[in-house]
Amino acid sequence: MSTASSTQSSGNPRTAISQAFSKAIVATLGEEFASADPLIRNTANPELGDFQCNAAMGLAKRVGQVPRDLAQSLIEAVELDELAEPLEVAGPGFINIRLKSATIADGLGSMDNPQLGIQASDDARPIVIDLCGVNVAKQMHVGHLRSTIIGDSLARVLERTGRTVLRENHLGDWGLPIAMVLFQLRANGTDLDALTLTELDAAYRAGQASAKGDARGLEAAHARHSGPHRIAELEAQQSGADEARAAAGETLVKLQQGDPELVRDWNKLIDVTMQAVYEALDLLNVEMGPDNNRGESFYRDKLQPVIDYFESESLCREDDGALVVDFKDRKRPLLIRKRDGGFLYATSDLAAIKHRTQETGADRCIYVVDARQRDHFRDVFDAARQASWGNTPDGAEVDMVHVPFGSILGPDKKPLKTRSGTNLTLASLLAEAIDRGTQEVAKRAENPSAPTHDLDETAIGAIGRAVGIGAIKYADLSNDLVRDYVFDMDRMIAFEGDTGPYLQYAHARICSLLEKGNQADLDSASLQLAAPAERQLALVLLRYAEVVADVADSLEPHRLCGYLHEVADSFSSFYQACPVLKAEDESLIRSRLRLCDLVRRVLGDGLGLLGIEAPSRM
RNA sequence: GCGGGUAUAGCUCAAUUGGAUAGAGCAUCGGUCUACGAAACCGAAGGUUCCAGGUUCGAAUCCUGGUACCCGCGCCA
Repeated sequence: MSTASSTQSSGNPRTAISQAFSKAIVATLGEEFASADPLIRNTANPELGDFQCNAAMGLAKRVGQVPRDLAQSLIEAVELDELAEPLEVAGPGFINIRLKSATIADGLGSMDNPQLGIQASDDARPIVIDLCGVNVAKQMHVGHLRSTIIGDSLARVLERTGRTVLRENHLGDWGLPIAMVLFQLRANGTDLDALTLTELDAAYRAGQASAKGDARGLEAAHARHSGPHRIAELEAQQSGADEARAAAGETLVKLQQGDPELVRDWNKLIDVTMQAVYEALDLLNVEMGPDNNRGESFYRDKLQPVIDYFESESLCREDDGALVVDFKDRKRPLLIRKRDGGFLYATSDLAAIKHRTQETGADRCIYVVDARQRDHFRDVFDAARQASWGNTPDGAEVDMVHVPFGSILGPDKKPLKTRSGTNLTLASLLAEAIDRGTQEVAKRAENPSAPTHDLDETAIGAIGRAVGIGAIKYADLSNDLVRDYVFDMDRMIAFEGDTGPYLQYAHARICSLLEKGNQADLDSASLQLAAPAERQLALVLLRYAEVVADVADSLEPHRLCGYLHEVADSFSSFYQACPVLKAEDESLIRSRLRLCDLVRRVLGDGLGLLGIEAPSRM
């Protein structure tokens, strides 16, 4: 695809400006500057212009000219007369660019299509996103919340840019922990057909507590200055561990051998767990189901081949009975097989990377996992590259990226707990959010003039759910992911400020405005952008495709949040300053309705990329 | 001890990746509705960008050295 066509269909004049300045730079300074970045930026202050070229300062330095003089030369060489007003040099050598209104209107027209100007990628390779990561026999907790909604949003953004995305729920459904629960439940004679997730979760904890003691580990932890958390954890696990572990080990062996009774019971545990997971995913409006499950059990036959390969290629060595992979730039190696011959989660992650890059041919593997696992992923990625899995079979370099996110904290700035001190389940958190959202929507529906007044309880409930869940999601996605944040439902659900509900509200207002306007064939209306507020709004809209592409690249959803807030903000200002249905004449009414329609679609589409619903009334 | 992360307005956070006067939202103060949805808008006030050096036309951003808090550190996942 040519750049010219991309300019046309994204609507953003920035690419055209960029090309014009590249040409001007070559014309002024010579062919050797053909690759120089013209540094075209959006201008922060509208009084200065719409775009600016920042290239003159840096280039002047290189060629020994006065920056302002070079800027002036560029202005004389650049061909932008058709798109922009006469250019001006400012400050140390900035070039300010103000577009003609017709240019902006043309741009809006170009993005007025179902894709809203977003280019479809022609890369047919899939992208794998590892998200959610629930464990069989455990309740979902708030840690899963972040992985799931961040991963889902990134998947939606990448899909929006035309890529095929494989969402992979790397279930913890295999290995010693599961064997422990199985053993525990069978020893207790629990009726697995009547098993609830709460009981299962309790059995899991009991199993862990009784079997995880590790005297050597504790010794090592002290010797290696491990953190207090780790030491306390290990100390609590001392007694009776060996017998419990031996029993679980036997269970695991039988399960691995395919003992029919055990396999049947194992499947029951998975069913009980996943039923709750699917309910949560459904409430969260996350696009995942059984098809996305590819857990540790899937890789159980692929672990030994990984070890064999590392050994045959001399990529690992034995150390104190264990098998480790070394790295050039750091001391600590990665353990891929235990002294007792058992595998670790690094082994399973390596098998998964091999599968994802070599079998499915993904050229991007994204892991949406807690920031505390940074070191682990650095190790695993480096080991995978040493194993030559850093390229797809057809030769493309694989981008392996860990998207680390911070913790959700309680009001005491410590990991979120319930009032009684137990871990907060995701289910209870979602229930609270939906409850609060519904309350807020219902409260406003009591007003006889509210557009929601005539809705029944079911409809109010659906909107309330969208608002409550949207509030949580927006709060989670709107900050830099690596930061911890304090969970504060009052602030998230607030209908004022930089929140999900604020964006949903802006969207809903436009929906009713368009409904009242009741105009057909709006895409034939000619756009008039005389008022400063509507001009400003239009400029913001033109950036949509650029922002989506940026998020697809940076994997930082908060940039999309910030942008959508800017859209809603610009719309509100426009709406205050410019009458739409009461504009002077019919053509202006239609022009403004068309502008509103574009805002509605950008907001709706953008919220959709965040996994947030946009009701037409609220 | 080693490694990583974070530090910006009273509070919660941005800052187009080195660009112009560091921006939003809460909270505070002052204005806008017999309503194109006030869940909104307009305005005011609020800053030694943790500290000290350095790099350059230009630094919240890059480099060096510190401080504070959080996290991680082989046979758990």
